[in-house]
Amino acid sequence: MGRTPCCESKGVKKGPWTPEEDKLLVDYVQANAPGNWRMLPKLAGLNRCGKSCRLRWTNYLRPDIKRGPFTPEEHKSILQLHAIVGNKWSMIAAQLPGRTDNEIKNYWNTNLKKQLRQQAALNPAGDHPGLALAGSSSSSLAARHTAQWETARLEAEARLSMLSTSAATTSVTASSSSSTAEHGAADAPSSDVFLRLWNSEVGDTFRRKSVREEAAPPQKEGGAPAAPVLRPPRDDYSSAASNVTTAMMADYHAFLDLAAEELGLFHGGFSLYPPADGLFSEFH
DNA sequence: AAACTTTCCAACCGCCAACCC
DNA sequence: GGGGTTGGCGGTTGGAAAGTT
Repeated sequence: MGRTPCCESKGVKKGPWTPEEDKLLVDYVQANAPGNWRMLPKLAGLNRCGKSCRLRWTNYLRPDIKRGPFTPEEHKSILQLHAIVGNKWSMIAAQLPGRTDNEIKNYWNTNLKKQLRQQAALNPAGDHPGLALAGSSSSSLAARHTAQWETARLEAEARLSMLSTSAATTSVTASSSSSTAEHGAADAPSSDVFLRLWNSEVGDTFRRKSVREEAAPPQKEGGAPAAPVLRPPRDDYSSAASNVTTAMMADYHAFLDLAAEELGLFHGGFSLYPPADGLFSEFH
């Protein structure tokens, strides 16, 4: 199917937003929910592409956006979540209220990715963590544990894919999936930790709640809050962040804690969490 | 102080999937 | 069910700011 441009390119302004443009956009969105972003620029009196307006609002002007440096807790969450879900920035952002996917992506690309590169340069052979532990910096520990999680995640994904294929032929029921995972765990190699975690009760709880959050039908008209609220998008993890329940966060943290425990077992006591002092002194 | 390099991040781009008619 | 439209997402870029020589 043919793809239409997001806006008429002729005469549409690009580049940095001026305070006047910001004010026009904020005023409009606060007075009316944006609704149709394509029509918004015209209605708001902006000479901008609708897409640009949406981006400006979601990444910068939204009132619930939290600015400033990332906290150690946020840093830790990003590392863990990236190891689990990869470059799903919106998904990661959904777990960090007030942070946008763009911000997290930038943070990853500027700080964390750089660390991984440096670590790779210092340690090209990818030796065992325990061997390099002595004398290594806490930041390299962080880089290494991220790399380990990433590797484990990819392997688990591959296994999950294979399992799902075989499951199709053996008609594994949902209720037996956890026992299947447990059985597999008994003789599984260490890299199956993600598979085990994902199929564990904690992982299942987290997974189901995540799906429920995503699948929740957008609140359309009726009962619109007084505060300016964007029409909930179809698949907006970032917006869903504000709706994440305490219970879900507890499950989520339980999931990560379990993951931390599991990983510790497999790497000779290698800590998932490097000492915060040394680690964050390099970032901020 | 000037020139150059690096870092940071706002903004853009193109793809894709959900939605709507 | 199919095609067009819209919004969301991840990758990338460009320029300002900060740092270094």
